[in-house]
Amino acid sequence: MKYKNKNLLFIKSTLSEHGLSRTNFRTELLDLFYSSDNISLSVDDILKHFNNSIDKVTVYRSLKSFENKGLIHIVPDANNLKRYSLCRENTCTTISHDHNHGHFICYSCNQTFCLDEFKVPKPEFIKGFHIEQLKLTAEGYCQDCNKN
Amino acid sequence: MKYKNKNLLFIKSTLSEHGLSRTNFRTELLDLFYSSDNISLSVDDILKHFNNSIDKVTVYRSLKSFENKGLIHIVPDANNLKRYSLCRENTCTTISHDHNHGHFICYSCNQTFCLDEFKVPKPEFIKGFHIEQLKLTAEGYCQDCNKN
DNA sequence: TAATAAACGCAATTAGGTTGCAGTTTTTTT
DNA sequence: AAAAAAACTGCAACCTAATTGCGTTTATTA
Repeated sequence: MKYKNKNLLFIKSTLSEHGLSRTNFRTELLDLFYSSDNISLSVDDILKHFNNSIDKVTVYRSLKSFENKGLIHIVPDANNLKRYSLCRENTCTTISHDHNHGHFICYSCNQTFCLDEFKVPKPEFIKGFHIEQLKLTAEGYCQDCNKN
Repeated sequence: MKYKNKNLLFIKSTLSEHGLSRTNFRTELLDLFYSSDNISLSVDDILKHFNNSIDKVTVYRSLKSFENKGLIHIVPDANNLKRYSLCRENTCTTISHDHNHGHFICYSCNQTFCLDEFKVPKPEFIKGFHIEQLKLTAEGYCQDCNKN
């Protein structure tokens, strides 16, 4: 996973703007999200990145806070487990994460990518079902894993 | 959950055709799937239907076998938990369950429904990702839960 | 119907995730 | 800048979904 430090002042003010405390861990965690090339992270990825120096409960709670404040959103992996991805569009708010863009899951590396440009118009109703949200998940092999 | 017995001879020969033993439980389980009005079932639903007279391990293993043999497929619920749905199309085989039709998940009752008629053309590639399967999940309120 | 294979049930275990609570750090108030 | 309030952290314990091992039972095959 590519990782390069971002401007920490920007990270810290982003935390404040979203009503989150600027603790060491949360600063580094948000930095990790901003620096991970639009790639999603699992709790396990995060624990490993911090060499298990941080408690998993703290990770879970931080992710929940980030999500509540509209900083990140959940994306599923191929086994329906949770991964977390930075909200880059203006569609994510404190109230809802409306991602009618698609996500791509790689069968091989199990990484999830956002497909911002792949959208499907959301119908209001299908067969009597009132549709609030439409999720699109494509599965296959990513560029890197394709070359084997 | 609506349930009405199907022709048990049909059920039993379906089991045999798919290389599965015609045990009492598996016969009744497959019957339940065929008789449940195209609605998905959770392990819990199944255990309750059998009044907990059957071991959950047996349920899990039966579902895994049914899935491997192309009889049922997994559909996610709103909490990313697994539900199981009968394969009605000819797209499900031992090798793959190609469901490019959508699924609908009700926020209220958490039931999952197949939306056979709602399909999106699957592109071969998006942004360098080789797409093998496209999954569509719509979320909202079903007919029954809408009336409240 | 004997031999083989598939399925079953129980107990124990794994994995992802959550809760409660005491202690620490950050932010706000004065 | 000190005190008070709020937010965050870490540990232990817990919960639920799901899996594994293994001995026994049931079904299929020869």
